[in-house]
Amino acid sequence: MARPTIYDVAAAAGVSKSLVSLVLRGSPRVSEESRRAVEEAVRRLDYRPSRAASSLAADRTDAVGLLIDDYANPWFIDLVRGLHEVLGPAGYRLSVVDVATVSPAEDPVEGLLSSRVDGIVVAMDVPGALRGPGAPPIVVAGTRAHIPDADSVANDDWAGARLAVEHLLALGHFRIAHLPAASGAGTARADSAAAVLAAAGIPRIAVTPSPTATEAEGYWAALHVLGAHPDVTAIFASNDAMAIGALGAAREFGYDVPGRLSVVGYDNSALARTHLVDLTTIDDRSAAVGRETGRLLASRMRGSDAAPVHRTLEPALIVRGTTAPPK
Amino acid sequence: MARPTIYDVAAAAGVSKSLVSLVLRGSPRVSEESRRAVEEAVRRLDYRPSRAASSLAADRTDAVGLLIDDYANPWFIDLVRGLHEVLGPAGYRLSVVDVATVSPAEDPVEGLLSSRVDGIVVAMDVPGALRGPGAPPIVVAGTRAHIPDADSVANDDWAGARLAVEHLLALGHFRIAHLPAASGAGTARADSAAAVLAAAGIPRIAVTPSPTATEAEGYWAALHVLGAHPDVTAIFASNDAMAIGALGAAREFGYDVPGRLSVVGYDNSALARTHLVDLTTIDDRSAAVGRETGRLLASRMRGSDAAPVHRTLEPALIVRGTTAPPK
DNA sequence: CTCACACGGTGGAGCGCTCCAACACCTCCA
DNA sequence: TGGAGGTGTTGGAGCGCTCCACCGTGTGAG
Repeated sequence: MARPTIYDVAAAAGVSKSLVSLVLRGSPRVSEESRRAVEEAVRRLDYRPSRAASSLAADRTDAVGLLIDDYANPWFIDLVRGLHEVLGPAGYRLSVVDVATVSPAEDPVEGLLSSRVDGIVVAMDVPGALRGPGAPPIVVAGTRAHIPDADSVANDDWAGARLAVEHLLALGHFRIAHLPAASGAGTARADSAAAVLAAAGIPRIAVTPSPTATEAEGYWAALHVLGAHPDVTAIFASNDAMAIGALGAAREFGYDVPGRLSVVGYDNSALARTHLVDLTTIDDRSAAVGRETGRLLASRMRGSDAAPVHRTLEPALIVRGTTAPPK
Repeated sequence: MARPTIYDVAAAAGVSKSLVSLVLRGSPRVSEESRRAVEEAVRRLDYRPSRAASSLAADRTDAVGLLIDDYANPWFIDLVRGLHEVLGPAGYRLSVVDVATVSPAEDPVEGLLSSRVDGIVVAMDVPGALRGPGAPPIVVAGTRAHIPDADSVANDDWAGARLAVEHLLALGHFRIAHLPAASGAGTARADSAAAVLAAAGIPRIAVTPSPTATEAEGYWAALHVLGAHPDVTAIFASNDAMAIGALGAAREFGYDVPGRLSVVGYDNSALARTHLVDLTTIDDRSAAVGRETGRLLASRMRGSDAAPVHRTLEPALIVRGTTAPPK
């Protein structure tokens, strides 16, 4: 049997297709009787409205696209939760696009634009131009992927890195290495860490920024640092994944953590929270960033054309088991 | 300026809208000259075809929906890669739906059906009925769901659990506990482990199955087991997350791993592969499951109506640093 | 008693595409 | 020299909805 349309439902309920449409969209100006008849028909026919038809007709998709770089990078999970918390009740669906999972030929941004989402959240260094006629409002979440005229919400990486380094300094460390990442956020964290270290009169240890900021890269970077600088007693990694790599390297060296080596991460990811890892880290407020991003985007989608807003949330130090005073 | 339509492109290129459509869909029966003119106009106008309009007209979305339970559960990542590897070149987009991120009121399955995806991959315990007129072909990936008449692809959990337990037995362990999970796959693994243990004449240690199979639950279960049975020398956890919880518990007890306690996981997740965790585990062939699922689904979408296929892939033991002979 | 106005409901136009039948035009061979 | 067949292109119908203008009642005020 063919898939039922709104006309089939109308016929089955003995009303017009327009009335069915009103019921489906929850209009208040429908009699209780008609509503029941339509709902009953919908159920009986197993009818599901066609999203394509409705968004074509309404010129609206009720969907928000979220652009992330890789599902494997779990920092986006709390972001998603925060976004959903705000956007869900506002009537929007969330459509996550993982750039790593899009055909390399196909531009992910192009895809979002083609699907006519009502708004876009960018949570990565964006490649193509998000411009063009009829492009929806955009809010940048997290990294400083700078899009002209777009709102942005992020934790203050500069302050976060300062918290991390000051924690280490307060514990009494004076040989401290930073494991930098080559992203926008990574650069801010590295610059801030360098500034705080320099202000404390602590000699700089140069480490090549890791392009992908993964566990493997953190491992190699830490191996290198620990090999070249046996006097290092503390490492501040650009994110939790790299910190876990550093923990692996410490293990390789037979270094006790936190006895011989202290390690601080950044993100307060689910991994950092496990009993095994129990990582001292900086909470980048992902969920709060998501909520604020959702609020800003919702207001833009409602038509606000105020000047671009750039909001910054205060990160927090989370002390766990990987930091202690040096011997 | 208004968003350009196919008519604007046609006018700008001096051809008909039909020709533009042919060019957009890469038809071979278009002259080089026309193609160039259309592509030039597309570029100049910054035109992007409307997905809604095209799928409405074509009665086809070129999209496949993937239903997972939670982004935070990273076992699906390799699955996605495998699926994408096969489905991408076949011309399908992948649309991941995380049930945890859908408004509780809204049925995620309903959403997929409304969006008229051409195929569905189910990688979770499915709630609603995926039936109804015009429902697309469905393939179940993993052992979590059983949908009548749907194809399925999964690793052989029974064989995998056997591999894990036999590895422990071969090392000489005879006090072995299993940390079960309450999912479909979890039950299979638990039953198999119990059977192998029983055949080896090893007394059973009863542990309550964990409902969500997370790190936290693995931690608590292991804490309980280790407390109640001080003679246990090996733990086989239902998945890597729980194994990492168990590792955390071992640390709490001051047990050296693998000296005092051996731990085996299941999934060979990215976490297990880190230098810090370095977990002995069972590779559940997620990427291969994804590829095979993609192949089956593609053939169904091409119209195959052969009898339901149930494919099983052989898991593999990956020995790393968390297992050793008992003292 | 009449008029205005809610209230609940309706048909038609149109959203931006795809697909199909049809159509010029050209080439080639009988 | 005429028709068959191929190549490139075209307009029209229609996909399943939403939105808008409009319409018929019933009700209360003047």
